[in-house]
Amino acid sequence: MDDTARYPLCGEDHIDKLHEQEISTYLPGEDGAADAAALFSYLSDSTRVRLLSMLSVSEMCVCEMADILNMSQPAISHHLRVLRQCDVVSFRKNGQRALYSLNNNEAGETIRRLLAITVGNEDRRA
Amino acid sequence: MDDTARYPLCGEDHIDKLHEQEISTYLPGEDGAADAAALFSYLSDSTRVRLLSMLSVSEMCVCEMADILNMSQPAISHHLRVLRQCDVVSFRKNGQRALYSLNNNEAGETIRRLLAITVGNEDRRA
DNA sequence: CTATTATATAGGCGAACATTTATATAAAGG
DNA sequence: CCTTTATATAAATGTTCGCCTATATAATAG
Repeated sequence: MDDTARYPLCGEDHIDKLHEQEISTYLPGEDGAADAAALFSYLSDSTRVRLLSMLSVSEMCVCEMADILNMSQPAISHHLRVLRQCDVVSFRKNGQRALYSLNNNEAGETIRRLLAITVGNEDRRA
Repeated sequence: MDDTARYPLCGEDHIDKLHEQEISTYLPGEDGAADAAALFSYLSDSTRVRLLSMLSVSEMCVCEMADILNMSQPAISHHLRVLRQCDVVSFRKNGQRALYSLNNNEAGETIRRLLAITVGNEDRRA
């Protein structure tokens, strides 16, 4: 009848409320967790891991990335557009080419550090 | 007629082959990239970021996590099952409770480091 | 101009995913 | 036993996602 408590009320008097409070202190808020999750989602696909690893070394054009990864050009462009919209990568035009690079903003720097931890990509910027 | 080259052959003679070769040296292989992407995917959801942040501080039972995050118990159990199957978390039974904790294996340690970088979770293990 | 090359975008398809509702197991208490 | 509580699992749903094919834009060359 009372639908305010559809699920176990384990917290009511079973759980150490002090413990819960202490945990909550270190618990990231919804916004912080969402920001972090977004950052991780950029790297949650193996193609993007490889793309961003390459872009952390030097700027590259779309066709070269497609060539190296042996993937279709639209597939690469699709990933790059998403990463562009999230302000993770940028590009400059050089003739017909679009030269992409990993941004030097906070997102880009964090991604460099995350890659260094996982795929062991040291910072190799020229 | 020749379908071996459906996409631009930019790499054929336009691109600096030496550059491409140098990049390839630092490019993570498909397996390494997939492993890294899998790790990032564990953290690509804000609920899991919060769950794993809590579990990096101390072990907790399911109902307490559901209570703190204000989410349904099945939703929490679902995430924990996935993380369990990937060998990221484990649990021990204590009465009716299931006390989960972040594993001390390589995946768990890497996740601690990734969380430290993004949500600023220092290592607070007792 | 026309042709070619590099890139971007649109639409669609199939797979993966996060959550919910409902049900099942399991432990404890009365 | 029977009830309650803690947790797990299953089925269903709506959404997101990665890639494809096809087409559009843009730049260069001839």
